[in-house]
Amino acid sequence: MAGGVIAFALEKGMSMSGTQAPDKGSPRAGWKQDPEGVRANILAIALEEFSTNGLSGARMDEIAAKTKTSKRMIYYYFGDKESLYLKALEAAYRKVRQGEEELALDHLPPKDALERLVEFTFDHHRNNPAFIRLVMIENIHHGRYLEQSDEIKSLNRAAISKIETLYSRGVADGVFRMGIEPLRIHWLISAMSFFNVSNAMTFSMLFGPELQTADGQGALRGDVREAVLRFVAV
Amino acid sequence: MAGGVIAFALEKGMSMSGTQAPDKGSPRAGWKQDPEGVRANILAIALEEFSTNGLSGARMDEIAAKTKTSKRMIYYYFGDKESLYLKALEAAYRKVRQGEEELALDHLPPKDALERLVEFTFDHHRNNPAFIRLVMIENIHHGRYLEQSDEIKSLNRAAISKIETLYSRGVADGVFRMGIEPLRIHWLISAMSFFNVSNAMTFSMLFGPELQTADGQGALRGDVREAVLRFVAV
Amino acid sequence: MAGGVIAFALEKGMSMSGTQAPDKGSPRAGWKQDPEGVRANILAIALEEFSTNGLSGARMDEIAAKTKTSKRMIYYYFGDKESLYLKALEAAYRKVRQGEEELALDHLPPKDALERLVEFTFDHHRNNPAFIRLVMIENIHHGRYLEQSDEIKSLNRAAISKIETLYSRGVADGVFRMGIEPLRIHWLISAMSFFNVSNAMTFSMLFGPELQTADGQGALRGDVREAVLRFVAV
Amino acid sequence: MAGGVIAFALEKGMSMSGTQAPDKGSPRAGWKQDPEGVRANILAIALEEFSTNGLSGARMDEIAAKTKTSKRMIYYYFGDKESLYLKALEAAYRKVRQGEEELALDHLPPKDALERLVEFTFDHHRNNPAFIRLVMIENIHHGRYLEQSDEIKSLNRAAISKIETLYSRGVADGVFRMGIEPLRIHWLISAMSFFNVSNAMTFSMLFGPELQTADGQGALRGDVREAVLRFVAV
DNA sequence: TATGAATGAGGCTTCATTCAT
DNA sequence: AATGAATGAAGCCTCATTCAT
Repeated sequence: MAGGVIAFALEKGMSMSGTQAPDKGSPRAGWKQDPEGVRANILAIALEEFSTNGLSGARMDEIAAKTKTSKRMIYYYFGDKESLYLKALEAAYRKVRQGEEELALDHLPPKDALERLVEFTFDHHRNNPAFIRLVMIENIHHGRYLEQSDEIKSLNRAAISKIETLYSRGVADGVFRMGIEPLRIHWLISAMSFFNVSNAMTFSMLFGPELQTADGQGALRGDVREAVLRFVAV
Repeated sequence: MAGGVIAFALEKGMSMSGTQAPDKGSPRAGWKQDPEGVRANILAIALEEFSTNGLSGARMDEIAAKTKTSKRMIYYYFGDKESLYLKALEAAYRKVRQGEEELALDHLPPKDALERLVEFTFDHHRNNPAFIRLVMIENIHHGRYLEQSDEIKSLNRAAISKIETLYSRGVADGVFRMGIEPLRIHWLISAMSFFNVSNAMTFSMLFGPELQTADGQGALRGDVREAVLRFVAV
Repeated sequence: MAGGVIAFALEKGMSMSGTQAPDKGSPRAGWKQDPEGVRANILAIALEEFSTNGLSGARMDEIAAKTKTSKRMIYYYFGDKESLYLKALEAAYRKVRQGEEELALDHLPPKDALERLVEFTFDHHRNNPAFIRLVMIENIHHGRYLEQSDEIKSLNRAAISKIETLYSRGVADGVFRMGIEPLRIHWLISAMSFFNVSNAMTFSMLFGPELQTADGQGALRGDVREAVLRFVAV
Repeated sequence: MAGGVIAFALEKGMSMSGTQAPDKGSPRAGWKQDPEGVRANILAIALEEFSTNGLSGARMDEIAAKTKTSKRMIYYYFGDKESLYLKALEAAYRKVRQGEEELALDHLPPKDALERLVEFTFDHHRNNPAFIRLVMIENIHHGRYLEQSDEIKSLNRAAISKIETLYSRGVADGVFRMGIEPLRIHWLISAMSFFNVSNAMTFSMLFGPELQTADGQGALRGDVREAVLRFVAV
């Protein structure tokens, strides 16, 4: 699925309007369209719309209107609304996990590595609010669509092994206490990093916007790091 | 249908404040109308439906059908779908905060009190998934409805002062380190307790259901307590 | 129907909130309410609402809300919406014709009398836009309700005789040409005086607001007088 | 259903400008879809219904039923009831003004030209009662919709210049007195021609049907001509 | 591969009116 | 004479989806 990358390049509004006539030398010379590009464009818009409005809140008309193509094409490529949503969900996970893969921790001492992981996760969630929102939406729907995607499931199991390695090293070094399941460490980091984005609106409204300022976020980031490090400390 | 109010109140856990058992001896005995009961019934059903399906996902017809009254009466009492949602949201907050008020911490030593607060919050969230879901839904809607409710806002600001007192006592006693804003302690407890419920479905699907078992929840509950206590420790 | 006068006194917002306890000496002592006053109040509000919004555009709820009494009472007194509309229409005609009766022309020379009649009609229509609007509305409804009111019909036939007398005197004096039916003179005066009010909005929008200014109205008033006088001149 | 456009256009007097008879020889021969025809058909029916029942009185279901298409298509083409009403209003004005354009006056002597204009206007209004009714309805609505239509506004400003020219010629020839604004002449002619149609029902009911007979209308037509000519005479 | 037109089903809301006390 | 609660019918509009070319 080499097209996926292209899709996400498009996601943030990178226009393809500058793309010129297709490669005449290709076997498909003469075709004016670009199926993969159209798919990617639809997916990017759909992700944005579903993320903003939820599954039932999103409108096929609206998605189509923001697309470079027509409503009919969406059905042609994706079948129906729910399938489109599922594809958007998968795309979102794929993109996020892809970012995570870039994080190299093995060369760092365990505490530093954990620190780095926490901060990375915190920042990564913060920088991917659309993804966070889709996960919330998916939870609202009881994970019904995630359930159908084997692809996503396999993507995530890998995330745990990174912590597993890191934690083992820390225990071996005597800097981490024993007896904590790596999954629970992942849970802890995720909980705080996720909540920070998912509940930003209601939390701000109830308790003031101070934690959403640059300073506030800096403090929370430090808190999360501190909480996790203290949690695993001997 | 005398006693309808009570029935609904108990059935759905609605508060009975302000509603009295009908006086059988009064001249109004035998009344068929029961506005408060109808209102409460509608609200309870609406809360359930919005929580399950979201704002756009919920159906007025469905809500009406599950009600003891008609669709028309919902509009009579609540005006429109969004207002009903807002009232359901308010009811949910009211109910939850009301539960929190019952928690007395002042007679306990600071560490014990914090421990108790964490465990209570964890359990309380766990026991009120409908509320958690409504808050998620509200975040999906960018807090647009919460924003309109001064009632909810005032309810919550009070929640902070409880932590404020507790934390001050701990600092005075020398068992808590200085320099942490009480709001951030609240944030920490909330983040984990909320995430535990809100993301249960997706987390289970991605990493297995073990953390949702009784044992898993016990472990997480302990982790959250541990994380918070270590976080504030000197 | 002595109450009619009271009704119109109320029409322009004269509150009755100052009315104190009913006359204890009357045969109805002990009654708290004032049926005639309530009727009059309802009618005045209804007239305003129907005039502003039309028959189908007016809302019983709105009328009731602006009333000093409840919706139920409107039905109690007037039966249904259409009957209320009819009564409002009758009240409007009654009031307007009543104003016209005050105009005394017999002591003036024919030309002066006609001049006076024209100016009076022009001003009278201008000062009773609610009535004009009700007549428009009634025409939209093909006069279906007017048709049912014998009262109104009898009120109006009288209006013609005034012109008849005036015109005869003018012809006898040799200042008016012969052969014009008085009804057509009435028609002429009515047409311009009515249109001036009825079509004020659309005319202003299409051709500018200048004819609705004080100066513009002064000019039109002069034009109408001029047109009518020239029309009957020998 | 080829030819549908023509059918509707003739059936309801809609203009055919811009719609072409389908080319039977073209590759698209045999098409089942005819957007312009559907639009025109809806508009013609809507005009009729709004004119008969008013904006709030008209029923979308009723309009749809009388249409060759479905209720859904009305929303597809016009968005909502108010927009449909606005388009119907615009169509009515367009049609009427179009008729007026056919009137050539420049080759006639001023008095003859004015006579002709008056009679034409009188007849034209008489022959377009649906238009008159829509204007009445629009006035009931305080011109709220007319206000939104720049198209209508521009259509009408042109109507004045015709009188301007005519009046100037008459003044130059010494047959019309000086100092009358053309707009006020237009007002005078409009007032009587409009009232004749708009208030026909109530006037007949109050003062008898004689002015609505052929003879009565002939007399009124003469009166209006006479009134206008005398009004501008030196 | 692509598209504008079309649609049935169902959504939310409002209306004038009546009921029970 | 008076009232708040209740209601069936009908109103306007939107949705995801498919048709015909």
